[in-house]
Amino acid sequence: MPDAETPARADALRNRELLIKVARHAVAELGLGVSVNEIVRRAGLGQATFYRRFASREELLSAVLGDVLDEVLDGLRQAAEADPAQGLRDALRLLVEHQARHRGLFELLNDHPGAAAEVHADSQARVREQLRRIGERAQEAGAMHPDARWQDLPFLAGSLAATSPSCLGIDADDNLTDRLLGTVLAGLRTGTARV
Amino acid sequence: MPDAETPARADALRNRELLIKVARHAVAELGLGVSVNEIVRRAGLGQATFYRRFASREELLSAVLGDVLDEVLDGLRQAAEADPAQGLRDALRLLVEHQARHRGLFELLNDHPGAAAEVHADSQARVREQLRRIGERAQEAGAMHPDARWQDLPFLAGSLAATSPSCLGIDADDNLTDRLLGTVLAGLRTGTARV
DNA sequence: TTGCAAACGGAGAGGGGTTCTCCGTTTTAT
DNA sequence: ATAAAACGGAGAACCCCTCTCCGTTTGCAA
Repeated sequence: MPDAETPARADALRNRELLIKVARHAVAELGLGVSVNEIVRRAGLGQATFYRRFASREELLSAVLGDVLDEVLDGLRQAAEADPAQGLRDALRLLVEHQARHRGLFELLNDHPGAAAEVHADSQARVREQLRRIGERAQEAGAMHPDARWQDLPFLAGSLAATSPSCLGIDADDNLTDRLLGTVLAGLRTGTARV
Repeated sequence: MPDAETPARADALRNRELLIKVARHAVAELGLGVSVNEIVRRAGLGQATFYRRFASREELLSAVLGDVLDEVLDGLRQAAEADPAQGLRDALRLLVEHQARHRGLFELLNDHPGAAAEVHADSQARVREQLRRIGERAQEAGAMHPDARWQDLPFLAGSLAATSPSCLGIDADDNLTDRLLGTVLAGLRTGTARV
């Protein structure tokens, strides 16, 4: 446990940064369930070092997820300023790609078991807020049918992201996500078909 | 291990059926990772009884998944005979609903870690075969744009199913899956938007 | 009714994993 | 040089898993 008064030692600071960097990749790859063991193994450090820098596993996860959420939020804010049709495209694509590349983010945004929903609830609320703006602008511009709901956008993005990691099966198809995204965008513009 | 010659005892048969029935529900709820422990606990039996009826955990899982796949296959065959537009609808809805209600099936069809892809590979191939037929018929009838691919249908279904279990978050929304399905069907008819 | 094979449940072996701590050693910075 | 702080590895204490052993109970046929 670091003494709040004395200035931290150089190696301590270095290792803290290293752990955050490594954890970012590990959470992206393995999800929120990643173990401290795995993180310190990748960092080439001991477990005790981890617990000297962070109070718990959750504290580090929270830090990592905060960073990623901020990144997403920045992108969405830009999409909300852009041309409405393009902004909708960009927003969906951003959400899909980030979630497809970052399993931890996917698990957090889709309430997977093991993800504490209240972690960064504020940032998650801001994500929804931006999506509402993006959806409403797209509807006004005719890029999204009035019947479609902005509330469904995160679900659609999560849906598409869910398939990305599992493309291994039938064919190694790089454009799968692009095609599915195109299909969904077309559906959003046209409006839902009666089922 | 049962003696192949002597007729099985009534209680042994009863317990075998019970284990299969309970496992079906457990796999639907908890996925392929469900433990023998959990199954026998739900069945009110001992673990030894389980291993006297089945050679391994995998043997029971395989039996359960075979049944579910057969069910799906039956439904798809019907959809492949119906009106092409309706058949596409029915097929997607069937796949989504079955996967949404049966986590084990979802994990198998979407190559989740822990799912042996080769389990019932024959049935899985037949599923794809029916989907090809359904997709091609829909395209001929104009219910699916020529640019859309039948190969993407299982991914779309898996995508939508993936969100269903996690509707807890924003609002308890019973029609979410219906709406997303409608959006996807509209997109399939219209053809993919450039991304 | 009785006898015995078969089925039974629970305990536990043996494996894996996890989070987090203790302690003897090394590094840093004065 | 010295002392405080950081270090790594071992391990405590817990959880869960698959699968087996063994003493007891049950079903069935003579």
